[in-house]
Amino acid sequence: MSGRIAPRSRKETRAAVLESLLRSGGAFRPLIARDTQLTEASVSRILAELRSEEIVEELRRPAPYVGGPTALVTLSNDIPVAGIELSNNRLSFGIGGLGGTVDYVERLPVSPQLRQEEFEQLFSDSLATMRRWTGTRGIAIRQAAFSIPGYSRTHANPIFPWDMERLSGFLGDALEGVPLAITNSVIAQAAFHRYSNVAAYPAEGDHLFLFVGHGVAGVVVNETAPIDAFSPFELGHMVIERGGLACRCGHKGCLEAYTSLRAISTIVGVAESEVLQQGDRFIDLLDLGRDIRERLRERLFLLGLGVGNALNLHPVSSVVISGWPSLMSDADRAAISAGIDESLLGGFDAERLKLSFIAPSIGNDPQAALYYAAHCFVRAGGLEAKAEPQAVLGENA
Amino acid sequence: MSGRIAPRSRKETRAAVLESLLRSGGAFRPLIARDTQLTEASVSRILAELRSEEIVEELRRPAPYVGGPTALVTLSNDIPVAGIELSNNRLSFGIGGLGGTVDYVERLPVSPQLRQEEFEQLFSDSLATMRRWTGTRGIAIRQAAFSIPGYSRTHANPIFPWDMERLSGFLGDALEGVPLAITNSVIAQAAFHRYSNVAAYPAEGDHLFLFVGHGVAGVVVNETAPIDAFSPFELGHMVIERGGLACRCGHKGCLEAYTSLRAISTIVGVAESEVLQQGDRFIDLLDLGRDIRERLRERLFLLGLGVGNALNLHPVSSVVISGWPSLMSDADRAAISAGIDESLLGGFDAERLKLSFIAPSIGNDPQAALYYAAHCFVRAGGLEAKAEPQAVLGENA
DNA sequence: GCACAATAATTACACAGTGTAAATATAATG
DNA sequence: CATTATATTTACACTGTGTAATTATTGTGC
Repeated sequence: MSGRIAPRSRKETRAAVLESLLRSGGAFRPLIARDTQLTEASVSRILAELRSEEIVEELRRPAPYVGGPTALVTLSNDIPVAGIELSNNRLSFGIGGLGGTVDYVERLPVSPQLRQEEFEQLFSDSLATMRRWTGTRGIAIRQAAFSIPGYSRTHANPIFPWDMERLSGFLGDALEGVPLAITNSVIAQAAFHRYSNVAAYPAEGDHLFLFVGHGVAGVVVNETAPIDAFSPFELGHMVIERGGLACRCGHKGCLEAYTSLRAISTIVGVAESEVLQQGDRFIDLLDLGRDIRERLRERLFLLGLGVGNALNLHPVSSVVISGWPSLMSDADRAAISAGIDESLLGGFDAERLKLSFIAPSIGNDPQAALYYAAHCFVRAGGLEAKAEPQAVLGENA
Repeated sequence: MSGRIAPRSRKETRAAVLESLLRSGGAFRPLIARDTQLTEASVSRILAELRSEEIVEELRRPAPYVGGPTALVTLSNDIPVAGIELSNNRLSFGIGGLGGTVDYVERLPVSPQLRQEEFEQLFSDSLATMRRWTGTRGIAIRQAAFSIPGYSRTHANPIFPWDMERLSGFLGDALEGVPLAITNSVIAQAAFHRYSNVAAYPAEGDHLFLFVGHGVAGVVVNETAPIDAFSPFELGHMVIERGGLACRCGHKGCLEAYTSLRAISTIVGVAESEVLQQGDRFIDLLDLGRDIRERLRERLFLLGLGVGNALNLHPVSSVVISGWPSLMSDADRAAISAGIDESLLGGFDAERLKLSFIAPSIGNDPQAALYYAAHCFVRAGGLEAKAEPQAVLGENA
């Protein structure tokens, strides 16, 4: 937490406390108070409230030192949230608790060109299966989140030619009152990596998070802003070479045409679908010849060129890259810095720009969406997403 | 105002009311209440307070309709603020009131390669002159603002190789306690154009503001964020042509190398300094041959290419361009759209992207900085920028 | 095993800032 | 000049916070 100022509504204060707990995964009160910039008195009040609503739990722990705190506060794991992810090769459903447990998963293969009607059919079927599962257990989902590559609240996405109004309408009907958040996959990814295990994340402060996979997506992780305000962007469709390789978007010379998993798979001679099946470590399995390695480095250089340009437009001092480049050796990755050096104003300087890599989490979908759902629940202060004034009117109109 | 939520500190509430007044240039109470999302009761209280402090004034006006409002609320014009602008060809000082009046101006020619020591000398001299002026009139500046091209709080600027710590230190000393805000020129420009005359501005909602002059700078105007949180960026140093024209930054193929005033001046055969002297309408004065026109269009196309890429990274649906391209004919400007069409994901579509032009305001410096100073005064709720807790300590340490 | 030390956690109370609603003011209209 | 319609102020209640006093908890040393 940070960037907030004292007077807040109860909902916001609850959200601040819950958010702190979600990020830390459990903490003692003095820590919560510091993190949320509240007094212990306020924390005490809020926690009493949250405990009575069974949103948080307190585990008795021996004090770690004389007079130390005695109860470890954690989020209840009995609040079920649902995460749904659509990627270019599958649709996955999951149910879990706020603590990060995953209790139910279903995954369906889909084609990258999935039509909206097909999707709706698939979704309805899976949802029915999921309902059966929750039904027998008497579980009521408190918050759902759906992540889509390239999703944007404000912009239509030419790469994902679905009717977004129809989509929200459909989902709203399908989920029957369960609060739903739709977000861009790269936001969910970034939030999951950044906050689900704070200690393991290589960056702090505002930075760029990039995911290089089927596409090349980026997001500005603004530490003081709420996650749903992060700005996602399509780095993959930055034109880095006028008149260059043809891209699926119709343009020529897009970064994606050079550095997407698909573009790479033609170089290494493995189909993209196979790469996805092999998961995280596919590059280790390959015996890359000198030639192939060289070509991959060229592509990494171009990625760097794009990243440098992105940094000219989003000036931050740290970049975290996830995706296939994270699987390459340091020597290979040096090509990225070289590319940045050619485009970033002032050149690449390890003193001023921290470049980190984290393993792409292929195969653990829909963990990110699940995390995002937990985040949304928590952001609303754990209060049922009461219909906004307008929405109330809307229901009758 | 917008994007805020109900409970606020007094300072914030004052800021909201004052900001509303600064933007509207004066309003009746019911309007203020709507704009700030406060009740009339709260507005009444705040205004009573501000009136007693002589920050706002109420002009008796006949009610415009039965039972209509009777007093027009405006910001006092007796609150002196100072604006200082550094551009590539001059340093200008100004003093004015919150209402937009300019009471004092001094402008000094400087070279684009001004060294920091020279600057300090010039600044001290001008400040002394200004002090004499305020001294004889018994005027005490309440807020000062200084705008610099390429300034960034977080990043050193390789184009502007000054020591920023030394700069703030120097300015702090020089201004002796007058609260000072330093900002990027493009932010001051954008804020000035956007809010000093709301009705005349061609865009609403979040958008990109670009200034094409000595450099090519951009800023994301986020309507819900405070102005000082706008994100400025150096569009000019996006590499749009690998191995292209050499740029002053040391790279090749930067947008600036093709579209800056300097790049253009070599095409039209007029020195940049002359262009600046001729002011806003320099292009009208030239008899552009077919050839020159064609070359300018090529440059506008490249500008469009860069803008499209910028939009891929900052997805907004409106762009406002100020600078020499604003002086070109519609037919010429079409080249910009053509460029955008080649890089923006999904192509250029007038339905989805609004492209507007506003006349560059050459020669009325330091109006923008002056406006920014007024904005800073207002943002602090018209309260003396009390030293923050840390700063207080700092003074004794 | 017990008093003590040291910090945690709760609670009573005061204060800031808001909205609601009642009271009062203002000016055009007939 | 009363009426009308809306603006403006004021009294009061309510929310949420911080301060400071109070109570709880547990390791340490005797």
